[in-house]
Amino acid sequence: MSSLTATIDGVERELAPGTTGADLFGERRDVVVMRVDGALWDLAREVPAGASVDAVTVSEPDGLMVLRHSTAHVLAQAVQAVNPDAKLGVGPPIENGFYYDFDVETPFTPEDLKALEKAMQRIVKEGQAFVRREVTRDEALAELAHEPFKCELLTQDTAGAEGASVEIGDGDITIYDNVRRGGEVAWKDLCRGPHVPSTRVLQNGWSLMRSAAAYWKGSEKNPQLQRVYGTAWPSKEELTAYKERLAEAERRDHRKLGAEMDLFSFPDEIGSGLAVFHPKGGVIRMEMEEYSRRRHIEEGYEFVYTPHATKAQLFQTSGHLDWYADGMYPPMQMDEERDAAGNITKQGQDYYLKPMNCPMHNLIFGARGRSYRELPLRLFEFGTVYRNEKSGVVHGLTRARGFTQDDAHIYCTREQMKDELTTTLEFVLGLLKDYGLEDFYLELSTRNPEKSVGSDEIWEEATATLREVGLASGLELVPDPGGAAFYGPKISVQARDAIGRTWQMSTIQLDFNLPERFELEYTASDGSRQRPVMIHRALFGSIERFFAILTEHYAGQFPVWLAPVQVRAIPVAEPFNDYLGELVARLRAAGVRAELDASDERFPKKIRTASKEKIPFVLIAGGDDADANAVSFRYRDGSQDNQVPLDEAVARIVEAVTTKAQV
RNA sequence: GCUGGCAUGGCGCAAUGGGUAGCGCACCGCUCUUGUAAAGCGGGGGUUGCGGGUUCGAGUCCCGCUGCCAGCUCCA
Repeated sequence: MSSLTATIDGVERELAPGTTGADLFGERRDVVVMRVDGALWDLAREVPAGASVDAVTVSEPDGLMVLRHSTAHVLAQAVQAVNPDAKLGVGPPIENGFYYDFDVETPFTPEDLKALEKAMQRIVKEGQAFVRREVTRDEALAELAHEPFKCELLTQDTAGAEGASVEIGDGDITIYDNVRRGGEVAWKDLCRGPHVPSTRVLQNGWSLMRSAAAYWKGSEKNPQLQRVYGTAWPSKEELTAYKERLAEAERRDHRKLGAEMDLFSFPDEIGSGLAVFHPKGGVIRMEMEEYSRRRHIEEGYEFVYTPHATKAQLFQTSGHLDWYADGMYPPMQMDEERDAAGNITKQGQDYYLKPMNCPMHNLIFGARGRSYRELPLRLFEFGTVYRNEKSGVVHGLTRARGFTQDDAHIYCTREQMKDELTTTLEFVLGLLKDYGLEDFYLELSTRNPEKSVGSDEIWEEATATLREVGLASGLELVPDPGGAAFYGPKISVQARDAIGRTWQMSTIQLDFNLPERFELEYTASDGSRQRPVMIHRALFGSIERFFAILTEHYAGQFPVWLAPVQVRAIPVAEPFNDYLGELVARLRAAGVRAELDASDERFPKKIRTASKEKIPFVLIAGGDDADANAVSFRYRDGSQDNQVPLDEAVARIVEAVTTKAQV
C-alpha cells in the first residue's frame, strides 16, 4: 500500500492512506477541528495528500466558533425533540455564544428554556457524533422538504443574508447527522460545518440565555422567527467567568447608577427618552461641559447659539426632510387662520424641532460675505437636538430622543482640509484621554450608494483624504462600508471602556454637499468666489451618551474633578464638628465641593453612607487628629491615610482636582 | 415600529386558586453619640402607571393607552 505525505503542525510526515484528523489529534482532547490548507475541517475527514494540516483547539477563536455552532445544533435538536413542528431557521455562532431561529406556533417562555436545557444536557451526555455527508442540491431539497426555510436557503442566492453562510458554504452542500453511539441517527441539519467530533465536547460550559423574536434574514419586511440565544465556552469555569462579566456590566449600568446616585431620571410625565438631570448629575455634566468649552477655546473655536425649532424650509434645503423625516418629531403647524366655515383664510407654516445643528450653523456662515482670511472658521455649540427615535430603541441616556451634541462645523478651503482633519483628530483623542478613556481604534465609514447624494469624484476625494488622515494617526483603521451619512464619509473614534466594551465616540464627517445646497461661498485671494468644504464633528457625540459611558466606565466612582461631592468630612463624634467645619470651609474657599456630615447619625453609619455615595475623599477627625492638627483620609477602596497635616490635606485634594486624578 | 415580558409608597421587594395592601431602606420625631459599611424606640407616607370592562367583590381576570426591560430592525 502506498502512503501519502502531508504537513502536520508544520512538520512533513508520511501518512497511511485514509488517515483522519482524529487519528492525528485524537489524543488531544482540546482539539476540536483541523485546519486543512486554511479551511476548517471535521476531524473525522481523511487528510488529503500534500495538504498542510494544523490542529485547531477549542481555546482559539476558530475552535470556539465551532464549539458554539455545534452547541446551536444541540439546541435545535432539543427544540425539535420537544416540539417536532418547529421549523428551523439559521443558527450561527456569535460573540460569546450562538443563537438558533425557529418558526414555532407559540414563543418560548423561560420555563421552555429550562426544559430545553435539560433536553440539551441529555444530548450532550449521549455523546452523539457529528457526521458529515455530502449531498446534491436535489437530494438536500428532498430530504429537507419539511423545512421551508432550509429549502429557501438551498434555492435562493443567499449572498449577504444573515447567518446563511453557516448553512451553505461556497463549496458542496452538506448535511450533518447527529449519530448516537449505537449508530442511530438522532437528528440532522443542513450545515456547512465543521463541528466538534462529539456532543460530549460541549461538557457543561454552555447555557441558554434568553429568547426573542428576530426577522428572517434580518429584514423588517420578513416574518419574525423565535430566536433562542445561548452562550458556550470551553469549560464551566469560563462560563462562570462570562456570567460574572455580565453581572459586572449590570452593576455598572448607568440607568441603575443614575437612580441610585441621584444623577438623573426620565419622568414619565415628560415622555420617553427625555431626561432631567438632578443636582448631582448636573454637577458632573457642568464639569464635563466646562472643560470641553475651555479646550475648544484653546483650539480656536468660536461659540454660537441657535434655536431648537425652525421652519420646515431649512431642513428642506439641507435635505434632511427628504431623508430623515421619519426620524424627526412631527411638525408643529403655526399661524394658520380659518373662517367660521373652517376655510383657511391664512396659510400656516410648519415648524420642526431641530434634529441637527448644521443647517443653522450654515446660516451663520452665510449671514455675511466671508473672506478666505477667516478660514478655517470653526463654529461650536452645545446644541440640543430632538429625534423621534423608534419606541423600541430608546435606551437610557445612550439613545435618547432629546440630547445635546458638542457640535461644531468647520468651514475651510480644500487645501486646508487635510491639516484641519489631522488637528481635529488629535484634538479628539487628547480630549477623550482627559476624560479617562485611553484605548481607541478608528472606523472609516464609506458611501452607501442607495443613501447618498453628490458625485463619485467628490466622494472619492473625501474618502481618500479621511483614510490618509486616519492611517497617519497610527491607530487601527477598520473599514465600515456603506456606513456613511448621506452627505459624506466619516471617521469615528471607537473607545474601549474599563471592562472592555467598545463604544462609538467621536465622529468627524467630511461634507462637500451641504455647502452646495446652502450655496456657501467665500472670497478667495484672487477675488473669485469659492465654495468652502465643511467638516462636521462631535467629540462626545452627545453629552448625555458620554455621561452614560463615563458612568459605566468608572462604575460610578468618578475621578475627583467630576465627582458630585468631592470631600465628605466625618467627625468621629460631635465635639469635632467645628474642627472639621473649619477644614471644609477652607476646602470650599479653594473651590472644592466639600461638605461636613454634622447629622445625628453615629460614626459608622456616616462612613457607610459616604461609601455608598462613592465619594472620593472621606476626611475623618477625632481626638488623635485634632491633637496633631491633622486629618485622616479614607478612600473608596477602604484604604486609609492617617493624620495628614491640614495644609497638606488641602493641597493634596486641590491637586487631585486640578490634575484630573482618579483616587 | 415588530415579538415577548413587566408596571405595588422615593428605592428594593411581599400580598394562598380575585375577598377590602405588608416589609426593609430612605424620610420625620425623640433618646443615644469619641475611631472606620446599618444604635434604639416611635411616626408619617401607597387605593396598587392611566382609562374602560367582567364580578357581590380586582393589586390579582379581560381590553385599550402610557412607560419600562430584552431581542430584532433602525441610529443623519
